[in-house]
Amino acid sequence: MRIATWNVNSIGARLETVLAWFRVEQPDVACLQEIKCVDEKFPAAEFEQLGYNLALHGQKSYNGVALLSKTPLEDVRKGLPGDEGDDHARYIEAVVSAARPVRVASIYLPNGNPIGTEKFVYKLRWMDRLACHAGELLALEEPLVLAGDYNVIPEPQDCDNPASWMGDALFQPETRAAFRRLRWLGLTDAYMEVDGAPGGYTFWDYQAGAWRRNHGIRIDHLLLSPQAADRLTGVLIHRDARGMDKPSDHVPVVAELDLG
DNA sequence: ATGGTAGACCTTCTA
Repeated sequence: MRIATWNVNSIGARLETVLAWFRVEQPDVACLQEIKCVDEKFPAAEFEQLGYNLALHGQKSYNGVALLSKTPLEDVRKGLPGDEGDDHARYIEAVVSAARPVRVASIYLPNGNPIGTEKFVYKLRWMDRLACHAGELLALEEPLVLAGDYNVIPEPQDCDNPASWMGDALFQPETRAAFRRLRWLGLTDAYMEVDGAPGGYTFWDYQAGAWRRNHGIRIDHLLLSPQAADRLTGVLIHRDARGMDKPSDHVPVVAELDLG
């Protein structure tokens, strides 16, 4: 089973780009972030025609996450528990039907910039809530994949120039510590497990020729429960997607699980 | 060079 995560930066603006990639890659499951539309505006028919079932948690203008699967999606949860007042659409979770079912979440973790503001506080609180919920899911001792745009640069080798990210919410010590705490719960960063050697990026800013200069960062991650990590056979960052026509600033990351 | 781009959208916010 191939599971993809991709921050598409507006499904409305990105439809042809995303469809072109889907027609070639045909992932079994896809976690999309920043669809930037309400559920009714999501181009469902186009993906259903490619054989996908959909679960959507959309929002007008900002955020919005989606799950696409070639097999039915069950036990859908929209929104991250722990704060009834949080109205950002940043989390959707469902169980993907299969001989060995897999619980998959599409995550759009808050950016948190600028630091020193309520936005950074919200990011750290959101990471605490995610750790709390992940702990509950891990207790089920099932295959689990928490995939998405974490807006976290885990280590210095996950960016081109660490010094330039020192003041950024994505690379703050508190941010990196919160991401480490997630892993200490028992979650495995799929990319680090398979590729070993760091250096792959998943995001290049539209500005300042970041793509041309390869000024990238690795912030899109798939975190796996032990029951999923045991079955991990490969991970690929689809770097070429950044060079497509009308690209997102993020590229897809695809993990393959052998669930036979 | 205090820059530069992209998306949603009502003029500025988010990233």
